[in-house]
Amino acid sequence: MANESPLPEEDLRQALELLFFAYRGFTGEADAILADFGLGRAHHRVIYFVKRNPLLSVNALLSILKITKQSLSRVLGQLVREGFIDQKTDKVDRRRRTLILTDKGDELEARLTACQTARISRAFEATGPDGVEGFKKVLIEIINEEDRRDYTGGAPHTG
Amino acid sequence: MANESPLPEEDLRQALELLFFAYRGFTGEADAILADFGLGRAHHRVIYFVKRNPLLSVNALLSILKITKQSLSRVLGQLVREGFIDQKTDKVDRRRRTLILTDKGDELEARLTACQTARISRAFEATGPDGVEGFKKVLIEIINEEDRRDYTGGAPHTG
DNA sequence: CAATATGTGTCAATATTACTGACATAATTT
DNA sequence: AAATTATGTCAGTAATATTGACACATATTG
Repeated sequence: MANESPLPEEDLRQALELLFFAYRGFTGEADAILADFGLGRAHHRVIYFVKRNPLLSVNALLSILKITKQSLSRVLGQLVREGFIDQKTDKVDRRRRTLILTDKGDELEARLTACQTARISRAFEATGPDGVEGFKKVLIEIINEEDRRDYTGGAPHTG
Repeated sequence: MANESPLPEEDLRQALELLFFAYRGFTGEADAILADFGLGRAHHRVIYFVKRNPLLSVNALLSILKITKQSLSRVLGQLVREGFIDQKTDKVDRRRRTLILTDKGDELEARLTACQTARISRAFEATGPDGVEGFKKVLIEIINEEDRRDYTGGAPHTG
């Protein structure tokens, strides 16, 4: 009767904690940069997904972020006013506003992403390719099915 | 000159997105349960770490959560008033209040953790033990050094 | 013992991110 | 023409967090 060590529940609890601390850690540095611009994490998410999905519509962005349009409005409005994002009327459907980063927005995005990917990169190097595969596989399984489409695992959004 | 595929940056961006969607997914279900009790994610964090570190002091909890004591006060106060957490004066240092879950608190914690660990457990099973090792290793590397002490990777807090 | 430091709690004011509900406008589709 | 879609905006509210100030009890140090 060999006792499993550690117990499954202990293992799973450790995984919960890993996610909590890792998420907090990897958002912290970017938050500090954003604060210098008077922006918060919500702005980062918008900038990030607009970078990833150029010419994204407002609705498509809402469906990725899963927030209300009133919440997005404040954040997106500020980013447009302050010149991080350009909003243009879509050519084929003139109700739509397509979103794209300005040069200024692109620069900020690059800086924010650089600091986060540096952290991930160090972790990947310390772990090795097999571990990285496991990391990705587990996270993909954790993600809600509906969200897997939004995860840009190879295929960017079409609009 | 074989081209790496996918490019490192693309790989790293995918990892950022995985963390974002996974974190959002795995907090969502617990948030829904908490809402039934008029509680939020902040209450969950307190309940969770008190469960993990029985007889934790308020200061120790603050240093794990890295929030201000004014923020904790509202959350912890509510949990004590509503009977989820017991606060007792420490025997050796009577300035300290030690925190411990009541039966009611323990029951809620079990329910919240069960729904989160179920998700993780499914992901672990779908991935297999080697992948799980990689998952853990990468996350540990992502975590700030200061936070690694708070991650209960085997050793619970002592006070 | 007196002074200082520590642990906790609380008051007040503010910020960020989010929510619901209601309504307006423009453009597209039926 | 009517209905639907995409977007925007106004008003009110909530949860989570912040900073700063202060009070009090207890412990430690000189």
